[in-house]
Amino acid sequence: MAKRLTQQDIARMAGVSQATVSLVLNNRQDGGVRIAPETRARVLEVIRKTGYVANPIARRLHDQRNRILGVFTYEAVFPSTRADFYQPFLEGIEEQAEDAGCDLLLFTSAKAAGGRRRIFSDDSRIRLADGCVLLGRSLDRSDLAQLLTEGIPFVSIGRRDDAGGPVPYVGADYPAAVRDLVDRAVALGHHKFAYVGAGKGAESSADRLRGFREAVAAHGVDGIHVPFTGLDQLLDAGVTAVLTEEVSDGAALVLAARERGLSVPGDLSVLMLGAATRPAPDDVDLTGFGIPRREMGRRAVQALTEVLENGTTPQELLACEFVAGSTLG
Amino acid sequence: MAKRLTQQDIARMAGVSQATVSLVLNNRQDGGVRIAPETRARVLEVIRKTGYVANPIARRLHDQRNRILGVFTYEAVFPSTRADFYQPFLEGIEEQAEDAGCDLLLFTSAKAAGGRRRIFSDDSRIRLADGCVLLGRSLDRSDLAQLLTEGIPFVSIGRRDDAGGPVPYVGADYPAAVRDLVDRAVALGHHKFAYVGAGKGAESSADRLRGFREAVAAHGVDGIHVPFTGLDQLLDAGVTAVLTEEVSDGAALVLAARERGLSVPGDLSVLMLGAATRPAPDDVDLTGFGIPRREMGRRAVQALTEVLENGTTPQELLACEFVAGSTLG
DNA sequence: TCAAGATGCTAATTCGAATTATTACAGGGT
DNA sequence: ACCCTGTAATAATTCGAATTAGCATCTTGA
Repeated sequence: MAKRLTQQDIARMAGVSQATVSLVLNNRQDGGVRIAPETRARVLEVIRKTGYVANPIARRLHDQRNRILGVFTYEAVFPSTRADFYQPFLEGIEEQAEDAGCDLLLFTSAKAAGGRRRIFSDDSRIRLADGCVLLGRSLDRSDLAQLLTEGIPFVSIGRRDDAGGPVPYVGADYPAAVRDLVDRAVALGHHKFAYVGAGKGAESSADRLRGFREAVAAHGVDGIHVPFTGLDQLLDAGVTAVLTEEVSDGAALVLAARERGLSVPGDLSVLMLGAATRPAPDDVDLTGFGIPRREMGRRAVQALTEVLENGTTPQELLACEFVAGSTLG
Repeated sequence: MAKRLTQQDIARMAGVSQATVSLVLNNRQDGGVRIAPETRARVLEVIRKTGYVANPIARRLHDQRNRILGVFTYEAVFPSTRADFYQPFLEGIEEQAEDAGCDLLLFTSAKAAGGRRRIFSDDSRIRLADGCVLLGRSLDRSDLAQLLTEGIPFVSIGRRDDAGGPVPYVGADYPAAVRDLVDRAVALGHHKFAYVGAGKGAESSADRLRGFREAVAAHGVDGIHVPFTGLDQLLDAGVTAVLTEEVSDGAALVLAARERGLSVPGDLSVLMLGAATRPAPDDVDLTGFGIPRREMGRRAVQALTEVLENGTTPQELLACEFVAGSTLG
């Protein structure tokens, strides 16, 4: 196991001091630093011949920053299920990290006794990175609070309620996206709406329901909220347009309606609100909106960079894009 | 901008010296080192409250062991293409890293001028990790050689030829898998074979072709090698069983034959050899073998652990599993 | 009571590179 | 001879944690 060369070794070979090697290596000319051309050449020649490369570890120790960004997820980031919901976020994160010249540290070691990963466990390694991006439908409130109080630089993907202070995030503007869908449906004559989904728990859920309530109120139309799909219930209530949090719920609803001999969107319009935590059949061409997941990943890393540089608390919502589909009429 | 805590800070808070903090942190008991239980408890309490974690950079500078494993890929690890070939390897890597209590460092920062990532660039960060898993169809020979000469612990996923020395790897036993397929075909009466694919370049390619040559020689049957698919050419030569490196090539061949009115496997048997760098139609139920990708990922991390602990050079081939399919008869 | 042995902790050094402060030496002017 | 000014290089320090040698203090046993 050949030991790695150090600047001291290079210095010896070139007959100069370690400091000189460092100065040559970094091509320093400023602030009263001068190296004679022939000395510089001699050092460079030794470096070339030996193939010496500065040890990045020692370098980072001095520079106080290691250009490592952490990525924390409560689940495995390389999921076994195909077409995973979180994948595009990670693509965006990786892309932007590459642009920023940073490496990504996946906190695979963070698992608590229960099996689920925790940010703060006995041996939390969260501080290994300069900062951290958090990914997950819902984040542990106490974890968030601890991150804030400990002043650990981080950015959440997805809007988060305050947790003992404002949480830096890059989210999707669900209220606006849902309002847009309702607007479109109202313009087509719908006036009896239903929202299918939890509508609470995770912020992403609550935001959608809030957008729904605001929209129906603004238009003065009727809007009910049911946590679970029930086609009969919806039809009995005279609903003509259904918005489902979950894509798979929307697809199931369409299939159920058609099985019943109903036409979609003729008799019933179905709109999906972008959430896809479960795989959905891809033969149903749902109208609704898509979440700019890749872009959110990119922006999160950019926001983290800002946090690191300026100590700010960025909060940003990105617009969702309308998906035309064929289930609105 | 909250400064990162140091052992010195912890020491101050606990009213002890930096050395004591280090000793407590590493739970040292040996060699005349003793810390009073109450002192230990006091230090641990401060550590717990502050969430202090040793700076990996500084730690790494001194000894070797960060519990950070690097993953180097020449492409992005979160690919946008669906049904990606590399995903299962990464699942296995993550799984095993989690078991081993290690974090994964993705070398996203490594990009050379050309755009393709390089292990050794101006400022190589490969040594940030304790060791590294390399993933890719073919690896740069000079990169491998440099890894060896610099004594950087690593394991390649996929067998690699010597590069100035034996390369540690966890690969798939392609020769055996191909021989097995030929054996089965010979048992069914085939005696005129064709191998479709490069058969050279990457080791994985060469290994398959080698297995093919050995098998046909052993059985005394006829075997030709053509780099690209040409149904006419194969039929003219009287071939009854075709082995294709690429899954998609095999699928294309089956479709082409059927279009021609031929029966598969009645008139022609088609066997695929596990390589899937391009998406393949999934409506063709090919016979052949599958690569134990997830397992290879797991084993690679285990092998890397062995390298780190014993300085060995593990070389291991895992068996591929037969995929029955319906294109052999 | 005093040496021998435990016990509990700390000062000082190390790792490799970057940086600051400082020294050494030339030549020019007075 | 003396001071001054450039020029060229080095000594010394820094980063944060690990480690070793060693210094106090406290027990024992004879």
